[in-house]
Amino acid sequence: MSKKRNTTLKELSKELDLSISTVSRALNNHPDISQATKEKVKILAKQLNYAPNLFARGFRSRETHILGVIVPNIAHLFTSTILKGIIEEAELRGYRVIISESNNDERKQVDMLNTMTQFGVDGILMSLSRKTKNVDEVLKVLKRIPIVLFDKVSSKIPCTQIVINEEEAAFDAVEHLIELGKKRIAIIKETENSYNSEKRYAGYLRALKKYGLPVKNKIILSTEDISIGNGRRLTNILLSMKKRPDAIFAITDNAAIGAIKALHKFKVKIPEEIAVVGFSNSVNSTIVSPALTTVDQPGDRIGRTAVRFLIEEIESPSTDVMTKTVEIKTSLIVRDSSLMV
Amino acid sequence: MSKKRNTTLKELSKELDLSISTVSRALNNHPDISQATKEKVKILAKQLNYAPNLFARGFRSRETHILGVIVPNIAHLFTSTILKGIIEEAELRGYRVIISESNNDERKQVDMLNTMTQFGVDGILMSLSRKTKNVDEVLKVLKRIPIVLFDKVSSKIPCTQIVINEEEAAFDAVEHLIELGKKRIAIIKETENSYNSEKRYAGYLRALKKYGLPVKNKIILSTEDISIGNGRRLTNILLSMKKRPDAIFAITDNAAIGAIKALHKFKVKIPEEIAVVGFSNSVNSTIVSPALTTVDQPGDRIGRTAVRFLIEEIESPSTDVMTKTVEIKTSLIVRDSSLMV
DNA sequence: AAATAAATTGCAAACGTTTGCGGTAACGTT
DNA sequence: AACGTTACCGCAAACGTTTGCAATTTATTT
Repeated sequence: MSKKRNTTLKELSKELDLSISTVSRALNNHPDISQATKEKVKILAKQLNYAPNLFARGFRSRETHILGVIVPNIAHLFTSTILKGIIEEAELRGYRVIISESNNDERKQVDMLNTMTQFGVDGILMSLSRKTKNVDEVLKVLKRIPIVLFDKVSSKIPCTQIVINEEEAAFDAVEHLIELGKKRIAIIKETENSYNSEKRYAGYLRALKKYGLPVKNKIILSTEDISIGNGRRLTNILLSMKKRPDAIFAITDNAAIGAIKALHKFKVKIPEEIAVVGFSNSVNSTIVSPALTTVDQPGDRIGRTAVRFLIEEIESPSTDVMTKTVEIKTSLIVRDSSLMV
Repeated sequence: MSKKRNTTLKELSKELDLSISTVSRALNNHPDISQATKEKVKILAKQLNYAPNLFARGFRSRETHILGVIVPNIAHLFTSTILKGIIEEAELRGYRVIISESNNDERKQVDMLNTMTQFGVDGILMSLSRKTKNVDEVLKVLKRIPIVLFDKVSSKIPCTQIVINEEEAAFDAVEHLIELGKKRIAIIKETENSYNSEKRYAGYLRALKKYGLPVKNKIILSTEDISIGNGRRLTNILLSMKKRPDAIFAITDNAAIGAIKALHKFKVKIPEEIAVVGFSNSVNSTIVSPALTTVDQPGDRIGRTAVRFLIEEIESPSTDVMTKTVEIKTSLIVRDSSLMV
């Protein structure tokens, strides 16, 4: 499987009786080179199937045109949708992408960060692993190359951050329930103060406040791991109360689906007795019955804008690092779980 | 954002008053170097945070330790699970991974193939885009660097191919239905003769044959695009027949879910009147009700073995290229959609 | 025609690493 | 004392590209 060598500038130059530098400049459209030679060179290059050795180039120019991406877990539809956006946008702009996982392990996260810089990536796109406590290492890397955070971000890291308008989206979702006539709206959120959970909770509170509804701590439930099972479990608790809520806002589709399963089991009518709204617009939200009202997060848009900002920072001589938050608009998708006729 | 330079061999050598080559050899544990100097060098290297410039190294040695991966669509849970396996196994073995999408576009596929080789990847992992007609370009690349195919493969390309035991899995699924007492088993498959569809169909036929059941062409349905919608549509056709089937084997979870939705609408009892079995064990299969019996495909195992075989080919001087098919075992997961008590 | 300016092109260094080969010093052997 | 061995180390070339600067040719001006 001997790797055959590619055509090089030297070979082209020998063939054309030109210097290597002239050939190089001709291919790069340097103004110093006459139109005639440019043509000649390009034609032969095409004939011989010339392709620049990217390693030699990256080696010399100290630019690799590679972006590093670190996510907690790639095997997650929302994540892979973001990655799709990242890959497509990067390729569009002549960059390639190296992807790595942190598995929600903070140590692994800084490991990856370091190997990536060692590798010479031009910049890094990262979604923080859950419970990232110590950002010192990240800051150290940030001093050397640009980083853009997305989805799971942290205000402790001064760089541009791409998120969805969590707060507003949650507000919209709850407002939608209120407009339906619901007055006792429960929320299922995360115990851990993750950025996302906090913001969504804030949106929930703001909606209640705007419409003058009381905040009942009893129906504000939290769980460590926001899964289908726990959604189910917490909903059972809600159902056991003497005064049941008339709607559930789950911070996650999975939790919402768990809620629906629980309601189903106890033959509670959805949405008449209790309406349900989720967050994510995962595939499952259309599979479950009744179909789930949820917030659509445009994953590929997130990925694309993250790439745009990163490349911007890479290519422009660059201003100082500073926190800049970019919000991607979401939209509420109303389905049967909150559709009153 | 000026990229600060890393420490180089030269700097180490100057500091230690040794030659660059000695330092290099010391770090690489060359036998020519005394234990004492090795120690000295390594200590200073650690102190100064030395990390070899991978581009310079790759440039010189013509080995990049990068694997290229091409898949039709990353935003697909099964695919991203495979990728997870690929990334993890590759990192374990000191390789990095560049991922790219073909979007089921044959032209894009060869484009990616070419940029990847130009980029200098050591090998390529690929899942073929649907309807790959012309494999000439792939063969051309195969002459230069090793390729390993997975999931969507083709016998026209002489290389190692990692697949699941499609035929056997399908056989097991249908056998399971037969053991349930079902005698008139419909199948929903793809029109296009994809490798996967063909094999699963073959398994279906073999099971019928083994148990002496007749093959009824009427209840062998095909569709171009095997989606939820089409699963629904074809099931409607099955329901309109004077002699309905008593089970449906859908080649895909999505099609099976469509089938369940259709059956639900017409109040057909699952599995008593008609049982349903899918293929993939997607998340949805547990969300839909009744929960779907399906074939579990261990995505990360596929990814991991693909990487193992590829690296094997890269690092061993290599024998000739030839077709070698490796089958990963699946297992049938029985759920309510085929659970008769 | 000479001098100057403009348009092209070539030279050579540099990027950081690996490696074949030659060199030195110390040691053991006759 | 002369030689051969061994252990350790340095020189320098090479990988393919880009680029500042010098060199050459051509065109323009006086």
